[in-house]
Amino acid sequence: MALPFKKRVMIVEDDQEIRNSFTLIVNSSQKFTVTNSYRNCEDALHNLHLDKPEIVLMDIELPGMNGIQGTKIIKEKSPHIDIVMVSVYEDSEMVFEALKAGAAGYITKSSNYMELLSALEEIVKGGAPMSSRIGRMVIDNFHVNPNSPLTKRETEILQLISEGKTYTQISEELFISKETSKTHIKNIYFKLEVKCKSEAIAKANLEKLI
Amino acid sequence: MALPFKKRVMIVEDDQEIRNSFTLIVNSSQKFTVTNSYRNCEDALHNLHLDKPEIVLMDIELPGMNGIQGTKIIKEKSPHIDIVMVSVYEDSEMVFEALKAGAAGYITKSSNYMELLSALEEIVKGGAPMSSRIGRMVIDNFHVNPNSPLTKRETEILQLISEGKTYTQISEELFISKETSKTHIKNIYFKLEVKCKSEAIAKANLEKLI
DNA sequence: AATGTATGCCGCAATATGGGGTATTACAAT
DNA sequence: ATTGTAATACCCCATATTGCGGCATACATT
Repeated sequence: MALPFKKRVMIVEDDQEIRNSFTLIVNSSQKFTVTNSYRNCEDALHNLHLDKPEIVLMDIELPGMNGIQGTKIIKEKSPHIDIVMVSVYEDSEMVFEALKAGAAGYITKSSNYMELLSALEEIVKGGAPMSSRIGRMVIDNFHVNPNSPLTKRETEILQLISEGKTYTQISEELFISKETSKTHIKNIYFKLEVKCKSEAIAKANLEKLI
Repeated sequence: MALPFKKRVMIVEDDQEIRNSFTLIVNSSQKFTVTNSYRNCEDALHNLHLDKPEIVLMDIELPGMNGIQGTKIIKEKSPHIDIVMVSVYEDSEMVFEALKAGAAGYITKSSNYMELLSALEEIVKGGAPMSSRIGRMVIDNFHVNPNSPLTKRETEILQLISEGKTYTQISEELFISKETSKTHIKNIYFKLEVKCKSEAIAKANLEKLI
């Protein structure tokens, strides 16, 4: 197929070997070209408007500003740029922080030739390249505990509590009396062994009850 | 490589043609075998303990109980079974409901031979097979608005409000006076044009401020 | 000099909260 | 027939929270 323009890729990575290797791999493709590579976020951000990348390959561990902070700033300035995080770590805290910051994908540094290029192609298709482990980590984050001790109605009410609703608002929303809301909430507190809203929400999130 | 046992796959799908076609594809692989296929959840659930599948391919639109309800019940009984949803629809409401119910992957009925088998292989690897669109949908769900009108401190406090914390609890957690919490919250309400906690949380979720 | 941010305080009236009870209805399971 | 669970509703009570108004200081950035 005819490709009028190659997609422009910027690389931010402090390890020179990896930087060169990634540059070679990306440039080897007919569909992508590396505009520039930088050893830190500060330099990359400074040249963002000159390089005009469509895609950024961003390391997380960097001297100075880290890749997560950098991602936030890039997405603030140029929301259309797709950022793929590159890290040695696959721990959930880091992954979720990166995704919240605006990353569209997350691959590991062990990625080979094929994996790197297919991640870029996946981005162009509008997808979200991730390793198997990270994909499952992200999906698991959605799963709700199928063995909740709460009844359907209690779960419904706990949901509304987590939305910051008061007894009155809950009763209006569910067409029940204020006293009934209170009864349900008392039962929720008893079952969850908590004694206030914030503890109930914390437990609900921890055990994925909602 | 030697494969002592093929992975057992159960299919739940009301369209006979698709059911047969999926069965043929799965059985064509050396790594998988279809234990049984059913036209509805009720029958599938009834035979779950006999078929003992490791993987279930579950249609969403089904006569009687739908695939999302069915997924909940299977995960309740057998949390170790991996369920891949199969649907013609890619709308976000449906996808997120399926994931909450416990699905480990989500593919579309238009999936061909290769896509179906690679989804199963992805599952076995511990991954989460998804179409490009759905992968991005899921990732987008994590993204936080980089152009929030709130300051860092205000965002921090809004986060605590969403956790159900009171003024007092917030002030204790942030080592500030109760009055300062109140001032911050007043400013948050002004910026978000709301007048109570629940409205603030709703707006925060809507505009992904936290 | 002006702006934005984070901090703090006062007062006030209305509402919410969490604790303790008790009770009725309905429906499913045994 | 009985037991249990779920959902509904009411009472009392003391305390805490909420949202509103206004005001003020300190600090850093622009």
